[in-house]
Amino acid sequence: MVSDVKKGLSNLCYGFFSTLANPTRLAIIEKLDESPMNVTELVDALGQEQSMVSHNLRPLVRCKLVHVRREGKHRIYSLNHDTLDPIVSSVERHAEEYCDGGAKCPLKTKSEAS
Amino acid sequence: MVSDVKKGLSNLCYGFFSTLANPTRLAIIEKLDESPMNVTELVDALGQEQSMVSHNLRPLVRCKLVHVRREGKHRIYSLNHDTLDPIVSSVERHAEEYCDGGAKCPLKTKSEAS
DNA sequence: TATACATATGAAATATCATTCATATGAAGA
DNA sequence: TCTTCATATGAATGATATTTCATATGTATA
Repeated sequence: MVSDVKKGLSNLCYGFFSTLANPTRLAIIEKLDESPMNVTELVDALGQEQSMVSHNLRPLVRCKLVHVRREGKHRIYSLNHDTLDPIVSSVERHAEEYCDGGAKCPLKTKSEAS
Repeated sequence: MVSDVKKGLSNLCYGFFSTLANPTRLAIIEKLDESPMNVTELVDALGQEQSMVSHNLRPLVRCKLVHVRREGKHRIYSLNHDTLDPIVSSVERHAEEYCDGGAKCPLKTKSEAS
């Protein structure tokens, strides 16, 4: 018999990884890694539609990968470094060790399908 | 200007997380976490079609999240614990700390949409 | 080399997700 | 309260990914 913790693992991870498995959301994360920003700043920084940014922020917040606070008219989004930093490091280490630093990675985002 | 390492981050992560963002593949990972197995054993353990298991093993191997070795007629698949253990731990910790252990997680797999 | 078992692959059908466009909500100040 | 700026939301479209089914490849052994 599988423990409840174990049983739920797949589910937990599914939501988590699905949220991260998207180029727009990863771009948002990269920007927020530099500093907290409001939606308009993200729109400018990414050159994306406002509604697209908002739509993609939602799952990030829902999964608590990104935090929000209100400041007047603005909503300031900021990264959950606590969770994301170690995970990103793990992925980088994996790429170094197993994927030639990513050079050989066959899964590319549209933007870099060079 | 963003460094090349940084620049490639999104891409790296995209392939990585896409590979993990799938219920079937996560189920495979859970099984392989117990012990290495061949395809037939996975098929039995998961109650899935053989071709489905094979199709889903491919991206896992391509991303080096799972290793294969041949043994006679069989192919033995095994987990890359090196990479996956710390990442799974991070996700668990995140769930504990931010998502009430996953109880409140709104993203569910079909199989657990209770 | 014929057969059986193990696994992989291609293409079509389906399901799921992302993006866009139009519009709604909310907050602040004149 | 009217207007403007900031952000969110819904519904439709378009794009991708997953699953299935049929079949191919590979390996061992009689």
